Amino acid sequence: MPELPEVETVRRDLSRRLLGKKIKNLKVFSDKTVASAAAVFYRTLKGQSFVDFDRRGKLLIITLSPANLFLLIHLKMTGQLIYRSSTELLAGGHSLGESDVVNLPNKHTRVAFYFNDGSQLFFNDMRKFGYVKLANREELDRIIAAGYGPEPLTKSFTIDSLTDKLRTKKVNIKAALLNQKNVAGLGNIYVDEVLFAAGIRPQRLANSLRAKELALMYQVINDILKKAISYKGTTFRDFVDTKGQKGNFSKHLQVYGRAGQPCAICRRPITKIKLTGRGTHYCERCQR
DNA sequence: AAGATTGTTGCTTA
DNA sequence: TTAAGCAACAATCT
Repeated sequence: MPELPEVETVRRDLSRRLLGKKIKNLKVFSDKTVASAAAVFYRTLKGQSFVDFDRRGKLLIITLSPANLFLLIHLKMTGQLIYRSSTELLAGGHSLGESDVVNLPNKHTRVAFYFNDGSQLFFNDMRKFGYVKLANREELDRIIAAGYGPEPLTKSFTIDSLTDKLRTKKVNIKAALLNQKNVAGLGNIYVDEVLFAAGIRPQRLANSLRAKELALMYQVINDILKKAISYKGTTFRDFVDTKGQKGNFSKHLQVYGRAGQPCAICRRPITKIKLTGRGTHYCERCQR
């Protein structure tokens, strides 16, 4: 599941490989994936260049020039952005590591971009939850204001901002951290990891956390996200970077996907329950 | 073969 | 008016 570290990994990859490239052509395979009519999408994007790559929570924001528009990309659960340079294409894909993304476009390709220098970018999404849509500055600002709280690893995210958001909330802390308006970018995997590292039970009500717990939780949110980015994210099922490579943080997960396996601290088996409709992993002994 | 998988939206309920 | 809860979506795997 692409969460903040995975989307940041993709953002950095794209920025390194696609900066300044001009769209020569594109193809929409799934109308549902692009919010506007495919014809409008095509007309608007053709001839535009990618001049900046930004991210807000799990939302990827590409600045288009000269249109002064933005391409918003959300990977949701199974979205992937796979890049092919012209030299890789000439090599027939044999130099590429992961196998099932060698032949592109494939049946999961929803949008393909073809650039002036011969390179290509594919938006693949098995489950069609993700989207690629156009927005102007006003629409982008509205989307961010309505849905995204403080951004971890930036100045907007502080102990005070986190405390402010959580102190009145009568939902469990897991649901509160999943809510993008309280803190942007955490999903099911990192919320479980954060709560384990902070020693807090996912069932605890958000408004019951003490100042000390909030401070520790704030610290581990930053630490875990930073570390996960340095490992190019977590691949649990589908996530790959723009070269089709899996993320390496998976081996560092302490609780997510480890039900029944021994806790790294006390060796008791990790518990798995359903909370707010989501699979939730924690240690009965180490998390209070 | 039913149930689990999850990010987000939008509807319903309190 | 606001917050909380939850179904719905999509396609695949176990």
